[in-house]
Amino acid sequence: MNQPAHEVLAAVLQVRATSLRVLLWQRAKEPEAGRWSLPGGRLGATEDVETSIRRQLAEKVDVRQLAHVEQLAVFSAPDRVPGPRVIATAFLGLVPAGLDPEVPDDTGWHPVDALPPTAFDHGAIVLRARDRLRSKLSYTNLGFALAPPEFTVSELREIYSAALGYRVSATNLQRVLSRRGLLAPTGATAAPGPSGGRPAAQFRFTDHDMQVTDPFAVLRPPRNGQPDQRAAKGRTT
Amino acid sequence: MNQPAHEVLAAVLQVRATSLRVLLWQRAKEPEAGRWSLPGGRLGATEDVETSIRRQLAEKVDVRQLAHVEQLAVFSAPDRVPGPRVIATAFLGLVPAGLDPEVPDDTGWHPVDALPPTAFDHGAIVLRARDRLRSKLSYTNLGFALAPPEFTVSELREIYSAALGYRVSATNLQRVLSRRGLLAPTGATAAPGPSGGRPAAQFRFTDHDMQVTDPFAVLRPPRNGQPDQRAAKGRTT
DNA sequence: CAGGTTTTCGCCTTCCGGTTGAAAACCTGC
DNA sequence: GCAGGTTTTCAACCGGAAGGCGAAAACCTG
Repeated sequence: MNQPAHEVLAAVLQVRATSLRVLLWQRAKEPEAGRWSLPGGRLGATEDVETSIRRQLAEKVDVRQLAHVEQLAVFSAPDRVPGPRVIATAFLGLVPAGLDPEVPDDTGWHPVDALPPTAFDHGAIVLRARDRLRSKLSYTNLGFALAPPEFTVSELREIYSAALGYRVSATNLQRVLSRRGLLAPTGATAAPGPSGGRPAAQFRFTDHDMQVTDPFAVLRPPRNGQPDQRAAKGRTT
Repeated sequence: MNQPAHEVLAAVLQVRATSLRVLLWQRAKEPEAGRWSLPGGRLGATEDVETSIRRQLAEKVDVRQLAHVEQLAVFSAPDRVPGPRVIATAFLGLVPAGLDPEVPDDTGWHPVDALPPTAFDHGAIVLRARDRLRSKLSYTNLGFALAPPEFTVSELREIYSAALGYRVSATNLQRVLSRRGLLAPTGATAAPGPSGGRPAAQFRFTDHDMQVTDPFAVLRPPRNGQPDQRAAKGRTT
């Protein structure tokens, strides 16, 4: 029985120049010559998919600048690429704003909302990655992976706005993140812009190990062990 | 180059007898004879992973009773099964409470919090499925896939309690779901229990197409199109 | 110093989820 | 039929979270 080949692909996202962008490289050869595709490649014989994608990304971008990598989905349509079948495990990668990794000549950052012609199903993968990021920004602390080590509230606001696709309030953003205990002032202040203005305080994310926290549960467990259901037999009070 | 084989597996969850359970079958032959494993099998040459898992599940359980199927994750450790390498795409499947599908003799429902000895990495997959379900119950309307077509608030409370692993308040559950516009009374009432009590009103989930709605965003877009940043002057970037 | 700009902060309002208690609607036993 | 028990439902309250607004703070340049 002939087994399908397996590849790993990553949609590496970063906020740069006020827009959310994805790392793509331009294909020089057929198939799909000239079109843009995601970094990745064949899965090695002794590595799992996560190890593989990190190894392959290292060829395009400094892995140490990847603040977050997570599985996105499997793309397995039998005809998703011409020729012999290839199944792809897609990843979402995040690079903090401000960093500008060295990339090969054929590689560049493209706005996810205005993609160039993409190869195969890579365009769909990018959109899935974008949607996943937008969802998770709301109910996790994934924002740390998009932000530089230190930032002002205004900078963070721009990052969130670019990633979410709508303007968010700086006031609100600061309050929400502070209340969750994610934001800590460093004490330093940023220099005001050329047109003046009050110097902004610098912040950093508290979570030093930079783990994604659990999403916020909406239906929480009751405070007192025993909720509702007053009719529990043998009321011992 | 020898390619790894690819299999699909599903953790099919259902609330039955007040506990969250998963569908497992007992292996008759080596390897791992006697241990319990997830339904699934090799990916066919002309099907994508979702088609494949639905086909393979049909052998164990009536697919029409599966209210929800979604990709969970790829498990790809090189040695996750003995012998030639096999990569697994795992799925989460949900069966509404109350249904009792026909299953083969070697197959049964086991509490996810007290699993029997499991084969390979299937135990870990079940736990991942459980965690995914618990997360999504909070911030999506995934609950519809666990509930029968009609139900009382008490019944729904039991389902949520079993799935989440802690008791939830019926009052609260009803209000939260109602406020999101997910609950609609059918007008009918259920017969009271043997010990009497007020007859409970029947409800159903409104979402007839049974789609998982977007998660509840926390950082919402501003109400009036133009938020904060009153000083947004000629920013040319 | 006046006027412009940007950040920060406090206050207010709204909304949501959690809690509680009481009322409603049924049962059984006397 | 009525008393007492059981279950569901609902209204009211509370605290906390998030959005909106404007004033104050802190800087710039002319």
